[in-house]
Amino acid sequence: MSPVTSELHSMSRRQQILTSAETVLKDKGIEGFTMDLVVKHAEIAKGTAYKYFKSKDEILAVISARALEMLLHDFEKGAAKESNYTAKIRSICFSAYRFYVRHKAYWNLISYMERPEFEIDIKDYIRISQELQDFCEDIIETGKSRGEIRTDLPTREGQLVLWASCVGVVQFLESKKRILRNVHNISLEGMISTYADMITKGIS
Amino acid sequence: MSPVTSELHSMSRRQQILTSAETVLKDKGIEGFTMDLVVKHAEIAKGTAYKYFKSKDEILAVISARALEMLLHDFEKGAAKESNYTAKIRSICFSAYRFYVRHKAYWNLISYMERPEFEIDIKDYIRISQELQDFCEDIIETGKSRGEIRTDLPTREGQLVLWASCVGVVQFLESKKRILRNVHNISLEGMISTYADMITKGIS
Amino acid sequence: MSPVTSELHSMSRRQQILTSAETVLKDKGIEGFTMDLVVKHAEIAKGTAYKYFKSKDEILAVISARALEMLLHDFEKGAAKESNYTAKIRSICFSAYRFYVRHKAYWNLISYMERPEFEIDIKDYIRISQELQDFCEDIIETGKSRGEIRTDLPTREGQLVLWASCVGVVQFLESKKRILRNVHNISLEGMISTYADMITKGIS
Amino acid sequence: MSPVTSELHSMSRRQQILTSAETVLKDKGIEGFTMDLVVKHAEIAKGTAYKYFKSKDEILAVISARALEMLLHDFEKGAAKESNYTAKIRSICFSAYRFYVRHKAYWNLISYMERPEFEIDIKDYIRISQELQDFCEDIIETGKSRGEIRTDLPTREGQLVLWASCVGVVQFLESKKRILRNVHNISLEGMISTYADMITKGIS
DNA sequence: TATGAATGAGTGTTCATTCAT
DNA sequence: AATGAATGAACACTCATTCAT
Repeated sequence: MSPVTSELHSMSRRQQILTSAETVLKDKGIEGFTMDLVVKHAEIAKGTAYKYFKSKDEILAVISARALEMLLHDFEKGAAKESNYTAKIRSICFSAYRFYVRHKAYWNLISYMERPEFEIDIKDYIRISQELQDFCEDIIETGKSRGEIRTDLPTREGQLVLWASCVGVVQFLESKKRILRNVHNISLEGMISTYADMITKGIS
Repeated sequence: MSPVTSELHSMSRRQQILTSAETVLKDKGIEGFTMDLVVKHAEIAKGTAYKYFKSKDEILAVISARALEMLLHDFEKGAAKESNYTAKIRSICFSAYRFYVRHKAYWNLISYMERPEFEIDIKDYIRISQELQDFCEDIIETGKSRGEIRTDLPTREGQLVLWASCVGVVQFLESKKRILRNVHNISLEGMISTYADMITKGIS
Repeated sequence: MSPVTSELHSMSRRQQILTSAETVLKDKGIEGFTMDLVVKHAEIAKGTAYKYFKSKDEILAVISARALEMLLHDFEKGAAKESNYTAKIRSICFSAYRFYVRHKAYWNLISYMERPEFEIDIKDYIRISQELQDFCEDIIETGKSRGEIRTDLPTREGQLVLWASCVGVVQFLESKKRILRNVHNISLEGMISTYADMITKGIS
Repeated sequence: MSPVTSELHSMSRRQQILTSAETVLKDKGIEGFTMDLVVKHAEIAKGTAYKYFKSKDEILAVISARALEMLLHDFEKGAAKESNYTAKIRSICFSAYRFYVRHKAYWNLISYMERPEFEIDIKDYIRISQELQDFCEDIIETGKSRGEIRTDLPTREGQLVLWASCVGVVQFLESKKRILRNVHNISLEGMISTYADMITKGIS
């Protein structure tokens, strides 16, 4: 086998394991995420998984970085469609909502990674997190300079609040979905829309 | 022993177990919450705990309802201090923040309850959740009638967004604390303040 | 069940586990000593063993202290039979030999416990070890005062060398038994006798 | 490739593996000795190692024979420096001590080989062990004929006791190091000196 | 009603060995 | 001859739950 083929195989094994891991994470949540389930789903031996990842936590760290990358990509794609800067921010709220409805499990993954015992290098995660923040900061700054966003909003804090509230609200709504349905016929989409209005009005 | 006395005993046993469970949850977090620790703290036998609660998860479900009750109480106390309605809402944001900083374990409790395997009926939780919503709805409605809150804000959705974003933002900030510290010297209090400004401006 | 009965039961469970552990240690050696084998031999569940001992290492620590206690007992019994002090020392050499022929596995147990990772409190072990040394020191001191042992022998070092060489020689012989048999018809008893002669002549 | 060349290659591959194995053993100890580390250090594939040695245990058996060879070499070099025969024996005691202080991993190797499951033929080990014994026997015999060693000492047993006690005492002292330090300020060098005195006086 | 000893399926992780290429 | 990806049985340890007393 040539080195190239071998590397390809190696990459596809990693992919295969990651894909299985993501499936398990989605199906069982972070609490139910076990290596046993991952290797069972990937139809490989336990040892094989540990050849490609040195621990369960490493797998989760990789997944979380990938998740953040996908989120950033969604933000960019959504914002690019709008020319108006408050509309861009509104679009970010919706992107966050849609992303996390599709990938709920990533939330708890983040809390899991925040445990003090979590030892894995999360450099990638931090880097992408930074890119995400830069992206939002940029929108706010430009929005301010164009007079679309009020200038007394501190850019950095505003950007973080934007980001935090987007994903925070979504997470909370997701986790309350069951209750919301029992209480009233609340549409999550409608709620996000109200939320986006409040935020955009709050910064205009 | 009369049925009444017996029922009283029964209730106090339940209380005793719940109090111990809350202590354990606060001390050890959701990860370290075990029935062994609960019965050890309550100074009762393992079997006794299972006479009053059919599973560990039932105990946690009850605790989560009690947590919500405490949160509502904090909301009420904080809002009562303000006469202005947007100020009341601002106060709710801060109450949520302070509550969850003091009782972090409840956050993870919520994620824990979100596991797909979690089977327990959470009727109490739903009921108190409803009270909380009524409380917020009331503030918005009255705020609107007094002209302090813009009338095109849909009450129900607005109220839920308020609630969701308060706790959602806090949770998100909490889970990002490490990264925030690495990136900039961001004070969580300052962020909550910016957030409260955005929300109150967004609804005025 | 009365507390007394319960405590008796509790003790016998501990005993049962320790007895099984000693059997496994003798059969499989320290390298092959696993909790799986212990509980299988004791015909109990894994969790039961961990109710009585907090770790595998704790079991081994207890066993090693018991072993040392038995050794001291053998030393005392053997030495008591002799009135002459060099004969007492000769008897110690033989006691050590016989003890370790019967309980080979304890040797490696000691090395195992000496690993830097070994975290269990070995207070009992150290205490009995001290008693053993006091016992030997006493014999040498009295032997010196009676003119049976040469006075230029430093008591403390002499005592330790005596102890160390007794058990050390036996351990080495044991581990070389296979080779010794293949090379010549060497009787281990004869070797110990020669050894005891050398030691007693060396200190007289 | 001629069979001779091939055999040479074969030999050097074996050597290469053994050298790597010895390095790993010294660096990581018997507990950390893994085939993964050996082949990584040797920069060969896993399968290759298994072409030249049928198991990990075979490698360790060969290493133990080589260790014995080094020990014999040390004995010879040390004894050659002395003309007096009791001094030669004293020198052997010290050589043994120094060897095992420098190469502690070999001790545990010996216990490892003593596991009941250890199945490998140790012919080489036995052969070198024999050479070592012949060397010591020779010293005692010549010492006796020169009147430096008492003639009632049985040569073969005496020689084995000498050898066994040297390494046995060292091993015992090593394993008790921690306790010795806790009890008194005992220097290992001082103890070996006392021991050597006892032995040489015991045979003179 | 209360007990608490016992259970055993499950956790993440390791590593000697194999075998198709 | 040489490779190295894959294996899977072990390992120490946990903890929610049960049930005979």
